[in-house]
Amino acid sequence: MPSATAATGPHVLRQINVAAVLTALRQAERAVARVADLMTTTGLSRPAVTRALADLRDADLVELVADETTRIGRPAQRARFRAELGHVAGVDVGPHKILVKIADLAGEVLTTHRIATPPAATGPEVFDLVTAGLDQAVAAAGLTHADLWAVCVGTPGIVDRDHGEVVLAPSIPGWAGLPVVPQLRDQLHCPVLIDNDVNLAVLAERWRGTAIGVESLVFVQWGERIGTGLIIDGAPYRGAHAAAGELGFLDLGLPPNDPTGRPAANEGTGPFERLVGAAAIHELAVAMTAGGRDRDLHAQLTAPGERDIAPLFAAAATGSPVAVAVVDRVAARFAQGLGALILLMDPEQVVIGGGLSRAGDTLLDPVRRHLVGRTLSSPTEVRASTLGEDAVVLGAVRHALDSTAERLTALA
Amino acid sequence: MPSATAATGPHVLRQINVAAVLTALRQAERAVARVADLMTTTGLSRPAVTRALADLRDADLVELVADETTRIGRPAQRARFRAELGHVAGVDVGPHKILVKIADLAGEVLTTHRIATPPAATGPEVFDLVTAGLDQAVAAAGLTHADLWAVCVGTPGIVDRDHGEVVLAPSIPGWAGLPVVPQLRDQLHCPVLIDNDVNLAVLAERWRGTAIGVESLVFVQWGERIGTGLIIDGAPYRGAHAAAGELGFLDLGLPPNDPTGRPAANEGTGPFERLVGAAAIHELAVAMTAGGRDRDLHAQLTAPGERDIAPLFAAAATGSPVAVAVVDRVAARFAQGLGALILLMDPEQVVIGGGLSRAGDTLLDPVRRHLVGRTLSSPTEVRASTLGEDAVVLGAVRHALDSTAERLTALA
DNA sequence: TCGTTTTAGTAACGCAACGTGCGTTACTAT
DNA sequence: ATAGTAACGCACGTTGCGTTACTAAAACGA
Repeated sequence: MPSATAATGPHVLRQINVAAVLTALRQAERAVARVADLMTTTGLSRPAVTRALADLRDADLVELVADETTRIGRPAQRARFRAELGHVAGVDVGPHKILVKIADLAGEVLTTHRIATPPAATGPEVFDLVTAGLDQAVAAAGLTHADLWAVCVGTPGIVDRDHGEVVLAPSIPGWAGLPVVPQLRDQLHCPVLIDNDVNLAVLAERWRGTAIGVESLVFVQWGERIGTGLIIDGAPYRGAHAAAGELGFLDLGLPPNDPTGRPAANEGTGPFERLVGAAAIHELAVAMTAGGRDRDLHAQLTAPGERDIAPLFAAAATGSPVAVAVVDRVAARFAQGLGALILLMDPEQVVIGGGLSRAGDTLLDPVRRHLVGRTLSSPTEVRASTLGEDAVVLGAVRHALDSTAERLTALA
Repeated sequence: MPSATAATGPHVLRQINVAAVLTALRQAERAVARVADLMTTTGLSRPAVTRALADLRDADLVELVADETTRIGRPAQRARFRAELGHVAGVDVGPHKILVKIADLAGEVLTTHRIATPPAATGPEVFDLVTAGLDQAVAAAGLTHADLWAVCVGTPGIVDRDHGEVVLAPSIPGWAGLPVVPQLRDQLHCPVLIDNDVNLAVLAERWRGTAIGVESLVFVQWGERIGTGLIIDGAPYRGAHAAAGELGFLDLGLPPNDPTGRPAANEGTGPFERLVGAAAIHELAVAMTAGGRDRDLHAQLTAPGERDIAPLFAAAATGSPVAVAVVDRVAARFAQGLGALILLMDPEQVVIGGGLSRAGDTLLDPVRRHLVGRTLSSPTEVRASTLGEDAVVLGAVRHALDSTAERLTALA
């Protein structure tokens, strides 16, 4: 096998230039461009661009459309990338829901399908819901399985991307060890990818979120669990053992500030999650509002069957002193962990996602304040995710799209 | 400017293939290869390889040597990369010494020059020592300034690589703000690079140290100061603000376990350095050996003018209970910070350098023990650096070599 | 000593892809 | 109707690759 890649003939030039023209075309406005535009963006001559476009047209990747813009001179033919030639699916398998999105090769989302997972659904049941969701989403888009070029599944837990299954998934019983990728591949007959949900969410934030084009980025999922996805120098980084960014397991050696000797919420949680996860925040809020210090909020937080902490942030937003104090303590704890992450990674930007990000600046402003002095250089920007629950499934779509690049160049 | 890189003519093929042949030749054993060898490694035909070699010979990058291996058939001519065509210099500007190494384009070190920095030398004086060291090293190699293709300077502190100067260097007074790169470039008339010392050391460990070829790597400099250099997916990562891996400033929120309310040793040190830096270890050892618990060691540590902690590890190696206890507490503290780094970065391997690495397994075995349970997956390998004080200067050589790649391809 | 074998180098040919230059086409404006 | 403009497309020359055929140089064996 050649160690240094060499060009073994003029056909290599064609490959390079066809790929260059296709890339330029896909990056153009609405994936439509005139020959003259492609000449300038690629630096190629007119015959070269025309030849490349002819190849792409033969492969059905490109079609010619008339130019409507009435200007002077002979109207230009415009080449359009046929994004409808193939489609990809992104799937977010969460503990409570399954989200499926179908997009074309331009990344345009055609359909979205949402399935609420029944409580205590087992792994095989979840898998059946995934396939059902895919079927319905594909059908709703007017497509068949054969139109899918790639599918990417995002799931919590630790993922074995080589074997295509989940190694550890505490939040979905029986999901770990299921051969998700092989089974899906057999059903769909297309490449199937699997990745950790947070690793995909960070891709989405860089693609269509609040960190577009950022070169080094940290996405922190802040909810019951705490995890992070990393993008370093433009590429996702998962670590040597697919365990990079496990902020939830950071042990700051902090004394548990609340008096109740709280047991580990459930198996497999880490120290930092037990300190500032949603459950810990709820407990802290209940404890700090007890004794009549804030009867209203205490009542809301301890209502039967109620574990939601939204009332806490609502109260803090209106200035309730106790709620503000709770939020401030939560922010201080969180900033200690996030500060360590920023100190070691030095990202260009941090995006906070997950349930806690709904609190917005009510929570993030104190976090930013407590970060001051913890990071070395100029303050790193901390933003709330704007993608909401779509982050993971959009990242899955993006990852699936990326995987189709080689199939595209192979066609032409 | 072209957004997608295209091939604008057959000459691009030549460029590709000349570069491929040169790369294959440089990667070959002793940078010597027969045409047949290059054919197999590049996948090119014999005439193509011959043409590429002719170009390289015209550019004086390659010469032909006779084949000594007596085998049947017509003896092959062998192409040899003329590593002596150019040279690079690496410089390590430390607080106590300046190291200069001159190497040829194959990375073979020709000369090494060492200058002890006078105590309290100012920035300009240090700069003069650097130029003097470069002059002498170049002369000792039988070269002139014109033979230098690139120079890389490694220095502690935070480095502004764009402006080519040090922003913050607490250990060398007056060194920060000096226009090191512009001045050196004017004197030497060649590209001059500057980088943080630890960022360079990690390059050396991957090149000629104990982590050859490792794709994701953390190098921890453990001495008076504590800093890290990161390699992620094969490329050095410095962070968005050139502040990645600042482990020394990690604040674990640990209570200062020693009774003495120790003041900050000097300006600009971080919490973790104040906890397990060499000075902190010395103080801890003095405190824990006091009160007659280990008179011999206490006397060695408190000898007039003595701040060295080597006796501590010597005593621990021979099994002195108090010394072992001190080392164990140091290791526990250090493992907490290193564990955080491993948890967040998930590197393939960790290399410990700096003065403390001289303690070897006496210190690292306890560190490994205390790391168990702090990292999520299988235990990450922790090794002591084998490069000693050469790590930074070797990394500077490697970085300078890397920067010559484009000049090489431009020549051919 | 000389032919045979084996491997290396080189020249000639055909093919493919590039850029350049120029004629052609199609539409607008006067 | 005619001039002007902008895009299209073909012919040409150049370059570089692979293939093929031939020559050159050394070791081995008769």
